[in-house]
Amino acid sequence: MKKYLEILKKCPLFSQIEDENLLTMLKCLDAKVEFFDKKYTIIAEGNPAKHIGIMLSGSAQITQSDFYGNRTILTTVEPSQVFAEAFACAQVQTVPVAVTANEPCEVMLIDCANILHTCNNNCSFHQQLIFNLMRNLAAKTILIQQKIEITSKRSTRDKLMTYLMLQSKKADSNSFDIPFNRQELADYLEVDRSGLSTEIGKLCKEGIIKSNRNHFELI
Amino acid sequence: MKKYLEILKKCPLFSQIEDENLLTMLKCLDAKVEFFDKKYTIIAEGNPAKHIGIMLSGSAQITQSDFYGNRTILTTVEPSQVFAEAFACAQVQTVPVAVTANEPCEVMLIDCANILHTCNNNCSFHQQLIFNLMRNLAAKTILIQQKIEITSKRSTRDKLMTYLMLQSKKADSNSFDIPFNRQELADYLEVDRSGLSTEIGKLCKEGIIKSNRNHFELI
DNA sequence: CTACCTTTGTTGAAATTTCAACAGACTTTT
DNA sequence: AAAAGTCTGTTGAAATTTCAACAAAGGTAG
Repeated sequence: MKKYLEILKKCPLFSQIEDENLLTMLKCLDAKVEFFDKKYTIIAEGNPAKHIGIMLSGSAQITQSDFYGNRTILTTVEPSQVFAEAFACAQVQTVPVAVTANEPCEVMLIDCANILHTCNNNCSFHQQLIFNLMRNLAAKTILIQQKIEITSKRSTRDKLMTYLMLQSKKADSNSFDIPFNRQELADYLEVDRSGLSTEIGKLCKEGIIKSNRNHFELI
Repeated sequence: MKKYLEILKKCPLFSQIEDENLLTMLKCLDAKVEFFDKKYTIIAEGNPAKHIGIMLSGSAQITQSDFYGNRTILTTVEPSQVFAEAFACAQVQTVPVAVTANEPCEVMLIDCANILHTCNNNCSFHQQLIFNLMRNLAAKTILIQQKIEITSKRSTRDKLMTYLMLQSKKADSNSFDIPFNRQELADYLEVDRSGLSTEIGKLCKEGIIKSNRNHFELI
């Protein structure tokens, strides 16, 4: 576990917990590390939720697919980020999303019950852990609402611009990369890929943005 | 406070907490009750989030509006339900939503800091309260994802049918009322009102649903 | 370096959604 | 009970989005 310490220290779940306590706690929580190759399923749709995931390396996407194969990308998961915590906390019996590796990944899995029920050892930092989990859940809720802010726009152009402005703000720069290719961006924005490409072309011609593949610049 | 006991007992925030403890706790939490008339703003967009709300009577809507006046309804709030907890827990400085009374309301407001920081009295049920809050947050996250499941459908018809099927499931009956009028339903589904009316008309003619104002029946 | 595969941009036609405007039904107020 | 206001369904035109198909560009594997 020691080699993951730097990543884990950045994980919001473990903020305010000292290094040595962290390692003890991981043992106490029975944390496991698993590997997934690109495109492999980390959590499958339809299964019960038991584990909270923490991305150690690589990245993944959380997607929702319907009957017709339309899918929407809910979020991407980057190293140090927590995922599936809402389903695990709420003890959902049928997870409505799939988590898929975007590239080769290392993932830490922790049984949620071990977090919620304070352990026999009654470790003091367990309280802090629960507290952190709550903050993280709250933040996640807000992040999802941000997606609604974007996709509730009625036109492809408005959705795209809203998304790009939020990304620019996040990167704190007019020039930034996005974690999606075209099809993925279309799935995130809930629009047609070709229409999205067309709209990007128009915005470039109008001199509002510059774009090259997944690099964008607001002007 | 005593007159609200029946409503509060149904509130997920207070599950597993006995009546007498509940009343003590509300005092300890410095819970306040406020009244709002129809259309009044309970929480205004852009303000910092401090309080968690609990609906005691009446109902409210949580909405997000953009620059052009397009709005989307995130959820409705019914008696015993908690609202604004995500923003309060995450200590958001600028709430991106507005909470508006749908009819005359009584609302309980509790400073979130009083919940998160266990009190001086160190009451045992405070731990349970925090635990409940977390479960509630998790459930809320899932509820918001359900809205995404609905609105990510590409056509008005699919959005409407997905919504109606979820409502039917929730009501555990083919015949049910929805908490929206036409304009509100359109705002929730993120579609045009007239187009929605047209689509409802078609579905009725095709014998797939029956509809009268806010009452629906799936066939 | 070539062949193959994936991603991106483009296009036109078809389908859908939005918009604006209005009439009738329903509610609320006076 | 009338008047005023709100909500709902309809309509046609305009705008937009989706769909399917293809070519060009970029990447990968042998």
